[in-house]
Amino acid sequence: MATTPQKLYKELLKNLGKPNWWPVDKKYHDKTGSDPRFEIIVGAILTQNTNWPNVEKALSNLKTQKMIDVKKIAKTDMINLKKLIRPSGFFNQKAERLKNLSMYLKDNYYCDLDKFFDNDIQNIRNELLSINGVGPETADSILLYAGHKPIFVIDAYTKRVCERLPIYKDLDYDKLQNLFQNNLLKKYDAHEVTSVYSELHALIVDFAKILCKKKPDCQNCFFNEVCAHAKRLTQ
DNA sequence: GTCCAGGGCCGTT
DNA sequence: AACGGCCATGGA
Repeated sequence: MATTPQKLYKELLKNLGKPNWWPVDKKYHDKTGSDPRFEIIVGAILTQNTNWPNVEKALSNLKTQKMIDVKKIAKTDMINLKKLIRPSGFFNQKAERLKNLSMYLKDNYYCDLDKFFDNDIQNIRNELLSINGVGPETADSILLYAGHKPIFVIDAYTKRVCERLPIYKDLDYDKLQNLFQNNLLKKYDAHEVTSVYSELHALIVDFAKILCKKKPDCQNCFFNEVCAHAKRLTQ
């Protein structure tokens, strides 16, 4: 294999700098006193197979009615919810998913995110996965970026980068996640793994948007000396 | 006009 | 277990 998760992290950090992730509207939460963790949870649903600018439009609409709120989404009518999140696409099913998630938090945790996250990481993960509309990537994004739990997020970008460099050719979610976690856990202290996981996933997303795109920009890529995909192009 | 984006569900094999 | 169709908007 051309590289490892740990080397990937060091190279991406060196070339791209510290990422600013997960993007959250801090001003809004300071002003309204709402919980930024729930904006991350909502964003995790809205960004499913959707570009971030469209998600921001939907989040912005939700803020005009102060709807970044478990209780309010749990009791709002679907017509209103669908209208607000329309720009994020797939708005019919995403409205259902936001409702499912909010109802779950309301019914089981009285809308209290501290209670929800105060549990063993695998238990929370299983709870999230039991909610219709929450799959592995959404669950892990919520755990890592909202809950600050040490779990590595795999997404389409991660798979693409892993396949090209390559890091690993088996793109099964759980196997890839275990590979990253085992490799990084050996290299970093337990108290810093959460920030390493957060930064690396963010860096991979930025990297995949800028250089390792669907049509990759291998000429300008800092990995082109070691990357199997870049080498294949120059032969 | 075509392609693409920070997935997941469901029905079919 | 694996795969295909489906969901939808807005920017490049």
